[in-house]
Amino acid sequence: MPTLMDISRKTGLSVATVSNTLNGRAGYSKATQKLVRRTAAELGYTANPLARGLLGKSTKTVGLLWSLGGPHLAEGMARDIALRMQHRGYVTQLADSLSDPEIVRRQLTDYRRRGIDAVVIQYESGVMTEEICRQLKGFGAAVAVGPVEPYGELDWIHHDMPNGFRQAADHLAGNGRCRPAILIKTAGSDHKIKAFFGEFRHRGLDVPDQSIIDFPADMPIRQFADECRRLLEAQFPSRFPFDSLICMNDELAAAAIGWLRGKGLRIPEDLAVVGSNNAILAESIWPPLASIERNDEKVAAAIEEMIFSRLADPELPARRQTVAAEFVWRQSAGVEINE
Amino acid sequence: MPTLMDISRKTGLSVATVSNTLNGRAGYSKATQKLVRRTAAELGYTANPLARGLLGKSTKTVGLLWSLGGPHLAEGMARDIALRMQHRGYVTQLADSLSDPEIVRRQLTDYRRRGIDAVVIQYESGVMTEEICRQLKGFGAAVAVGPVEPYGELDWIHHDMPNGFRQAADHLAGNGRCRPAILIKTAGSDHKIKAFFGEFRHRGLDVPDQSIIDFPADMPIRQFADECRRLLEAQFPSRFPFDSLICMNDELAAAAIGWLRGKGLRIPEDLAVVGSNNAILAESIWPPLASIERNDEKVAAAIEEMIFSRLADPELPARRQTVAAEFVWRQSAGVEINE
DNA sequence: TTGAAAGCGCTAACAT
DNA sequence: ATGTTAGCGCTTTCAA
Repeated sequence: MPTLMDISRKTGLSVATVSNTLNGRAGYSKATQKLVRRTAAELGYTANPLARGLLGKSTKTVGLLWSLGGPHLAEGMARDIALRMQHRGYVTQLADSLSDPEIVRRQLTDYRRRGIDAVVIQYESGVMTEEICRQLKGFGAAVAVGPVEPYGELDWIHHDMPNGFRQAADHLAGNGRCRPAILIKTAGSDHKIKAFFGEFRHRGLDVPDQSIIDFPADMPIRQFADECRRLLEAQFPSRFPFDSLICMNDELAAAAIGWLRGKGLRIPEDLAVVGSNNAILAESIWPPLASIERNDEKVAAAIEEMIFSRLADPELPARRQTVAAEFVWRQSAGVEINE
Repeated sequence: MPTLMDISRKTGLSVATVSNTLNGRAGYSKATQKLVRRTAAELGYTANPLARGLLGKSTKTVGLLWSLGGPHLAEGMARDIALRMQHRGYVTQLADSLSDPEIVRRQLTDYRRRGIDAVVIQYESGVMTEEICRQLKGFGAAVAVGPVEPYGELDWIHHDMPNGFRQAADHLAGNGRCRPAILIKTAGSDHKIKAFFGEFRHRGLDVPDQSIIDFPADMPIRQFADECRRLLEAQFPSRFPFDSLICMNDELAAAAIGWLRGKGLRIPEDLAVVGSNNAILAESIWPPLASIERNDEKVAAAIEEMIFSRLADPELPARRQTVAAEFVWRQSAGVEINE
């Protein structure tokens, strides 16, 4: 790997001169500038991020702290962001927060030591403690992606998943459904649950709290189907007492549909079902599965924009941007309603 | 962030002593060792990876060079590896190779400068040039994950996707199918294609090269369905001249099934269809979609094992490990065959 | 058993 | 317009 020293030797100039001109500092002759640039190019020189980091300068690195272990694999997200960063000459570090504040704290500390320029953290409700938010301010840029406003003045992408649940409820209620249920990992999902049931309650419908079917956390997604069947079988051996069901992801919804049809229920006549995350295959299952579109590409675009505008100007005030999830109608949700 | 200097000041010992004891170098008194360790713990000291990297020591970082942009979103893979690394105190850097040797070369150069300890590179056939393999040897550990043996002595995980295609062909032929087609992005897929058609040809069946339906590269996965319909409509306006079809992923297979059924074909009676990657929802579409299971968890486990054994002992000979993909029968592939 | 000093590649304050 | 020097946090001779 060529270093400044190599360029210095080859040009006869001092390392300082080389560094300075390469960083565009004023006060050097046109001739020197040319010479240095040319030599650098010839040698294929690029600054060593480790050395720069040690001096507290940019390492061209962003950290992605994601709840990858959650119900949704969020792979498209990581890929999308990594690609955008790559285009800008940045490298992306991936870590899974496992939705645990203590792990997040440690990861952030590690990121600090690694001289990371920016961090994007995705969270469900309950993980963003005040301390974590304080830590986040220590970075050149930090964007929080989640359902609830973080403490302090932080750039925030309000990923409004509850909006999708609200729209779904609106559709179902408009469809005449009055006994809704939700199949979800409850921890961290309160906003979604409230949004979903709230819409029914607004209309004067009584939604008992037993309408939440709690799905275990930390379950590998491959086992969702089995666990789903087990759960339903245990709780509703004879009769499924709801007329509509929303699930925390499409895989779970598909498994539920399979079990419920086996029990003789007709989808959507007897029971309307809605998934979440709008998997590509959702439209291919039978009946085609209504879902919640996360709009992850919009989130990724917003993340990129926020990070680089902040890095360019640290004085910017804290910003917020909303990306709302949307209900996507398909047959499993009952007849379509056009207003 | 606490530094060695801080410990040095607090204990009255020199930085060298602190560094040495912390690294377990012999020749220091039990008392000093205790003192240093305790103080380090109190202060919450951890070595600065940037400083260590500058000296050519471990930065506790591994780079993941993945063809994430490919047809398959690499669901789970990146996450699985990142998690394993995290458990070992390593950080994972993610980059997308876009299947382009030049991009790979540049990424690897950047990785070198960043003092990355290990790199895992996933490739299709055609990307692993000799130069890239040479570059890979410059790392503390490097594992290549792909269908063809890399040049030189490299740790290699032979991800045998063709095996799945072979098994699928075996099933289809045993099912009496004699006009197979493959719907795939041809670039880099030659091994899969050869494996699939080879199995039919072995049995004396004539498979013309027009049996390859070439799917465009660089298509966002969300547009697969539309593009698939467009492609089929253009090439087979009146009659689909095959009795079996395998697709490069399940999403494409589902889209194809949709279009073909619309044309009046019965699946699997008139046409057997097999997908690839075994998406969770594959079993929920109609008819349930046969697929190829990649066995990505096995790949991830093998990667972890190879990396850390090599880091522990650089003298190890080059190793190879095979993870074979497997055909997963479901109704879309025609009647099940039990041997 | 411990410490002083040099150096990894780079930047910045301060000469010249 | 250019160079000298100190120093970021750490490891590693080499001396004491």
